[in-house]
Amino acid sequence: MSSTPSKTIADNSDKLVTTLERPRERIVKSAIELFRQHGIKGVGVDAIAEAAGSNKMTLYRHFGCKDDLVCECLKQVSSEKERIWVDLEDAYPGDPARQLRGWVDEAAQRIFNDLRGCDLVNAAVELKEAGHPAQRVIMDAKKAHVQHLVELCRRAGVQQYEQLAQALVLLVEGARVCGQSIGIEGPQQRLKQTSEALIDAFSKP
Amino acid sequence: MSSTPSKTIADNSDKLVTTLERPRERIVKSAIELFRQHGIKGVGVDAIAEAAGSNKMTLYRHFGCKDDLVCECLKQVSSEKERIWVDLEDAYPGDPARQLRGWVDEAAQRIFNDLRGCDLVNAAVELKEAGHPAQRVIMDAKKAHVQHLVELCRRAGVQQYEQLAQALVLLVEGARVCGQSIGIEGPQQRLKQTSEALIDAFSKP
DNA sequence: AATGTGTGTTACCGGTCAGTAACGTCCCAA
DNA sequence: TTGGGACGTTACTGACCGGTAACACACATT
Repeated sequence: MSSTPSKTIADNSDKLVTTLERPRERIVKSAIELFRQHGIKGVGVDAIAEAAGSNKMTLYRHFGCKDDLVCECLKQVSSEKERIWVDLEDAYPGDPARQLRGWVDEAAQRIFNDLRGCDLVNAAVELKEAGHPAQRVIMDAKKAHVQHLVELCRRAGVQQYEQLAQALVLLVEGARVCGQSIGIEGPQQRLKQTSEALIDAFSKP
Repeated sequence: MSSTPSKTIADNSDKLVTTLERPRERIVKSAIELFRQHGIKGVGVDAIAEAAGSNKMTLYRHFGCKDDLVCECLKQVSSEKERIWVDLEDAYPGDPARQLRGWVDEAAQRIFNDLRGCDLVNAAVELKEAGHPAQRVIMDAKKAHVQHLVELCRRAGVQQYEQLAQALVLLVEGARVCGQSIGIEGPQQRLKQTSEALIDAFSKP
């Protein structure tokens, strides 16, 4: 396309991703980003391949069909989300009560920095055709995340740990979705305040 | 298509809607139902017109483009949702505290009877292209609904009525979206319990 | 030098979709 | 009876999309 000063490293100045990674990783990364911007049904495989500095054939050599690519993206998003548990342990080692507060902080932070909501929930909304392979990926990931939070609440010494964890999940998911539909000035402004009051109420007795 | 026993009333045994209404109303009703089932981008105008027992030309005579039809559907969905306020006043006249509990009950009821989530939120997730006309419809409707709940909390004698209303919105929206992504056995099971505890906590002092 | 793997390029297929044109039909009102 | 407005039918366009075929190229290993 343009001049190629280096021989083996292709020109990628106009692409979203670095060519240092292999096409497969670049395709997944580009797909995640484009799905975030335009929704899954709003992006074609051609656009994904081009954004990745690759092409449709290579995409289809790695992923049998678009749905497989979607599943792979969701799995990657999910595993990135799961990193928060080790990050919290690193930030507040051996202090699960503080980690719980940290989880809320992190969620609130993300919600205010990005009003596009949760990738998994957005995919679930879009892919509601019965039996879509992504649905299992989404459900498994969400259940695992909830279970991790339940466990954290238990380790934090909360007696009704399951109730608290599920209530916090409702607040956070609700805040994300309010940011998406109402915009920046919505009820999600109260997320931190309400969550911390809830944690206090469950931690006291 | 089949035999026509009546002359002026067309055969509609295989259609979703009665022919007693005019095509415009039938199209909107069918579109709302199909959008609920398959998402907005997952339904073509041909399918909508056919489900309404009409045709694409008539659809385009009433709605200039698909986006206009989408906006009309969302407005109708929104105005149907707003009916809850008069229903609550009818059910518990002059008792805003009881109406507030009724609002939670109604929300929980709907969430467990239908896991497809809120039409407005689902549309916001799908239509994230900048400047889509539906976005304003969604935002206005959601803001109005929140404002009504804030007012109800105030009339119920809650001192921090805005905080309570916004917290309840987070819980309800979160429950809806959890039902959609996780399925029937999710944190939304705790919606009523958590909401009522929250109402109690805000009502006591 | 030969080979095989991964990748890029071009072209194509069948299907679907939003939107339009032209014409025909029915019914109601004047 | 005669319009006229609302509605139905068919056919079409241009664009896009998911997916495939065939061929060419680069590079690393042997």
